[in-house]
Amino acid sequence: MGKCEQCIVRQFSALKALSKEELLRMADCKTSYTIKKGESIFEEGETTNGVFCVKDGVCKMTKLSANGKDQIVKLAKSGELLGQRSMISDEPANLSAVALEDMEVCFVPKSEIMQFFNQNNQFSMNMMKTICGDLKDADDHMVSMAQKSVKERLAETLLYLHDSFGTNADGSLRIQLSREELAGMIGTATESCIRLLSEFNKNGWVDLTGKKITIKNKNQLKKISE
Amino acid sequence: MGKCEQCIVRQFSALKALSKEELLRMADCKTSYTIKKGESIFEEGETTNGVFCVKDGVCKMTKLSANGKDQIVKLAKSGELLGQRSMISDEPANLSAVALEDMEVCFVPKSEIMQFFNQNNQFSMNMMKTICGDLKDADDHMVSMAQKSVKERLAETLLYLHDSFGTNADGSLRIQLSREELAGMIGTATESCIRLLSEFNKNGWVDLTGKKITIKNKNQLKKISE
DNA sequence: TTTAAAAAATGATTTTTATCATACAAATCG
DNA sequence: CGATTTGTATGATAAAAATCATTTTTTAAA
Repeated sequence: MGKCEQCIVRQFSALKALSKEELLRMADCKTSYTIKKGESIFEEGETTNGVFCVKDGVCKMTKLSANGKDQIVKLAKSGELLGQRSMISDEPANLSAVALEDMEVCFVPKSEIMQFFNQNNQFSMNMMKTICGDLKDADDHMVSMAQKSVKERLAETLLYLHDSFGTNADGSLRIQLSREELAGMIGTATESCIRLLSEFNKNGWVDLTGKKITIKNKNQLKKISE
Repeated sequence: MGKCEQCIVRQFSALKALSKEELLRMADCKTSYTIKKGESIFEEGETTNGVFCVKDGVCKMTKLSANGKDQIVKLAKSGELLGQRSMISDEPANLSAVALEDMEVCFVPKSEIMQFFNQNNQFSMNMMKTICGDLKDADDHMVSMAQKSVKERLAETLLYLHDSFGTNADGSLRIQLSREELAGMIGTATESCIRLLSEFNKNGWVDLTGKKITIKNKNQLKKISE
């Protein structure tokens, strides 16, 4: 069983404030899971009673809208914690977490986290800052949805995927999303997403090879996204 | 100078966890302001270095989008705290706060709030819960923007205004927003907003008398908003 | 009170986006 | 391996929404 001490999640999340003893205690009560691509870590409406540490892999956080489409609210990668919000609010999960690639996650029960809260001020502060960051992102994202065109949002999203998740050796976006998922991030119909990708391709701004998307003209995409 | 102890903000915000002594200390270092309708409490990009307690009145929290339109991200009413997020993140304000009616607000400096954080665990927890609530609202709002039509969003927004801010004696919505502001909440062009309001009016779902909007058929609006 | 300015309303038109239909490609399965 | 399913692509069309123009109403100011 891992010791948490060297875990990537410790370096990038609120957990960095934990002491050695606290880490050992956490290592003791955590549960490790392997999640296969396409499987869910938790579903909207579920009571999780703890947080999940993403050790490896990327997942989408989605919400089912009234019209039956899955909106991707955010992507979470290794180093992040999932389910903090609902744990703190004492509510069922507002979003589902579904693996976009094979993942390694650990579950830490709420009781444990709550102890850290009470003992370790820096830990609380760190978690608060993370959630505040999420709130800012959500507000900004909301304004994009409300004010930008689908084309602008596609350009913006491609740049985000590039900058946040990087590229493969051949320069293509590392994160592999289906067209439907990409449309779900942008908030549009799958066909519209495909059509605009084709247009970007024809303009030479991106290259489409199979499922792979390669950004060819970052500046142009920046200009488009405003 | 007010004592904070009886203040409405204390009943509805994280401040309810403060002890008598803490409240006295806060009363001592706070500054009270009267804000006229249309004036701003703070602007996007400004460093506020504290939080504002809304004693009376309602304000809009807006973000200027790239196309020059003000998107209203949320409305804040008496009892709420403003500027918590940027204070905790140690960042400039992400949103502007502009009074929709005459307001009474108090400013409490960051140093004071931070002391409460370190001393009073319940206070931290309360504030965290508030921010978590905001995050959930923002995520839900984002999904609405991405997946719902303008008509659905208008119906939803009218119901929200009704349920959250109530009505005047004559049944009209208490909150007075210009058509431009309403459009800014929904995320649409002012003309589209006006056109749909007219349509709702013709259908008998709302009544328009001057600036006043009265909801006539709540169920129908609920059905429209899905 | 009259006038000027701002806000609201409506029409005409264009642009954007969704939807439906179908074709094609690629992955999956027996 | 071929057959079937799933994902991607594209065309045609309809619906939704933005934009521009103009009129009417309301508000504020002189």
